Amino acid sequence: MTTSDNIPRRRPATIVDVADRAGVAIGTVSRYLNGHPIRRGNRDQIEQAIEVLGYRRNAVAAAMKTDLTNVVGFLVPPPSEFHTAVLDHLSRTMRPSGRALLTYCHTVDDASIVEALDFFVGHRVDCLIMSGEQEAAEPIRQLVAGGTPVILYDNDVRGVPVDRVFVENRAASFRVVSHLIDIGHTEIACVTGSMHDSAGRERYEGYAQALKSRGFEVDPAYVIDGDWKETGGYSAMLRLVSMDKPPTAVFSCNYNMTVGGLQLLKEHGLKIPDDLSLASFDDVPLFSLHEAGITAVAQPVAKVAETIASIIASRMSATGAHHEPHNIMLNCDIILRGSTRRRLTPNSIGQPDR
Amino acid sequence: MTTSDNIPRRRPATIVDVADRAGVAIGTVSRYLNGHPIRRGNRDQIEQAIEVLGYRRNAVAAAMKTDLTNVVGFLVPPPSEFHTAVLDHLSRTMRPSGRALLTYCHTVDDASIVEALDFFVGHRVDCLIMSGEQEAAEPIRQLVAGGTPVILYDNDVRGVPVDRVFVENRAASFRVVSHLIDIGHTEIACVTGSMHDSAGRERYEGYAQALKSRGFEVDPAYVIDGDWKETGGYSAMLRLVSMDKPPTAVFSCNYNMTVGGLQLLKEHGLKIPDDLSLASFDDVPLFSLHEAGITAVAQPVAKVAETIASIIASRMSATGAHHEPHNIMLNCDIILRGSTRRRLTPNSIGQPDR
DNA sequence: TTGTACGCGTTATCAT
DNA sequence: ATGATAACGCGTACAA
Repeated sequence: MTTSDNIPRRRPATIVDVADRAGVAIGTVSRYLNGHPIRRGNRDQIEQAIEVLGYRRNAVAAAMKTDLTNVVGFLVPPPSEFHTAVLDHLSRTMRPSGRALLTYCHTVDDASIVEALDFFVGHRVDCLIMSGEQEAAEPIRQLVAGGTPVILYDNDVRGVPVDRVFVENRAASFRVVSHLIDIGHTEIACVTGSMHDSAGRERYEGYAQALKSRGFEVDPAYVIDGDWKETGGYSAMLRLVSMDKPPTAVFSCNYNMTVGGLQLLKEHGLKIPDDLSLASFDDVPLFSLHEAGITAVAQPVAKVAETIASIIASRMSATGAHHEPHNIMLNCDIILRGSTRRRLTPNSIGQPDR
Repeated sequence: MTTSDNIPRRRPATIVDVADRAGVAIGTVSRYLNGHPIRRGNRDQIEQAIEVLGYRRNAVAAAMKTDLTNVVGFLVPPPSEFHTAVLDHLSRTMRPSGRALLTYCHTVDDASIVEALDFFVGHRVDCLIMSGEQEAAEPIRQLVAGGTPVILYDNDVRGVPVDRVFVENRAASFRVVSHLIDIGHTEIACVTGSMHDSAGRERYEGYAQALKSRGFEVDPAYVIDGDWKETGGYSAMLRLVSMDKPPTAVFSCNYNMTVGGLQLLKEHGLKIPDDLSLASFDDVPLFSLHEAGITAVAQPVAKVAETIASIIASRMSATGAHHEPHNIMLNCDIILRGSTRRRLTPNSIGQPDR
């Protein structure tokens, strides 16, 4: 029975081993590792020792001293095209900075969010990126008070002193619904996200404002909550097409609900844009390949990620740490495709288009 | 100038603070935190102290003692539907275990992979999940030798003693191409992923075997490397439709390339399945909503994630640590949709379908 | 059951 | 520029 018995991982070389082998003090090695000037001869010895020993700096131990982990927390809500895309861009964008994302998924319940926040606090992440949830306001406040910068994107939380990176939900929705009006639609429905979320409210408000600004009323029957989900979009669309007077156009407030809506339309043999015009928040490559092409609001995902990354860089620097909160609003593109078409005159419905 | 001047983060309460306030020794608090039996009165004191002080166990310091970070490394290749989906499922699946994913993105060059591996070693991840790259064989070997379990998915690396979770690339490709043959196609092209990757080779081999098993030769002109990328799929499809004798069916080896191919077909006004049958590796919701529906091989993403998670759980347990490598191969579903249709007889090409 | 004291690997503060 | 040494917060033998 040797000494290495049931030692799960071979003990990696430490800075002490390197110092011993190089014949210098550990302080010297530490300084070398952190880029301080080192006498030529010592430097060579150290580099050689590191090479031979296969030494790698222990980031955990370093973090304990410096209170810097180089780990950024990323709290992910239930799956969605947008959040996944942001995660993807973020981890790429942050790579050069030597930081990485610690990804944690929460479910909808707020107990799960508190648990996630505790996890991040415990792991001493340098800062935290999350899509807001109003219920999390108090835990977030505590996090910030404890010195952890928080960056909110996608969805806002009122009354917390944090950085914010959002897109112009209201204005973009206004523009795309205005487009529907421009091409003759007046019976325009809205499949909304949760009104509980700022993004859900704002996209609805853009829709409502577009109608009102053109002198139309919002018909409550045309506003259906799809709860951001594919199933919600599906049943919302079912209700819409089953109405005595179905809308001639639909604005769907996110990708998932649009997919659900398209699903129902397909099952019912309804054609876009012949039977219905459709516009969606969120754009994906396949929307351009859809038979007609789906008109969509493209969120600037890459720009969101870059902005977040640069805020992090700023907060991690000595000068930017106490800067007042950033409050950034990014523009969206409206991509017009074939799914939105000039409304047929009422008495031409059901007849060929030309 | 107060003492709190330029102290970036308020010092969080430590186990010592808790012990002091509760009037017990730190050992007692530590034992309480780790679920050992504690005398009733002390327990109450401790819980109260924790509550008042807002104490959170410092996972960094704990990791230093236990050599357990509860952080799992996840090395992500350039963007792809599949990898993103795995990441998504993984982080969800792992949540109950109290572990989270540290996500790091590499670019294609292998220097970037070494750098990533160093990063994970430095951060002392409990284990590492990655899609293999043959170039990374030696660094991976060192990682494993150092005691860090590695789990490969999607793409294999020969000659490394690690756990493997793959899908039946060859068999699934064989089945879907056999389907194309069954419905009368003989001029079947393959837009392949990189032959440098095991997944790329295996999918191609499934294609080739299907042809051979039915007595057909593989026509090299019909095999085009799309390098996994959308642009690759686009130009591959361009070459195919430009041929004197274009194929009547195409098997596209991943999602990105299928999107590129569809893009080109749309631009050229070519219709599926009238002008071409198409089958794709990787399935996404929108494939079912495509005009015709895209026949696809659905990888069991959730199953992959669950399997990986359970292997991790096993490796982290005392008994499973020295278990011999897992080698798991998961089944795919072939989803038949409208994009694959019985081949028209040669002399009916270009004429109306009925 | 509880208290004490040491060590994990690194950085930072001293002198030198 | 370098060497010695004290922390950082926690877990855990060991003694009580």
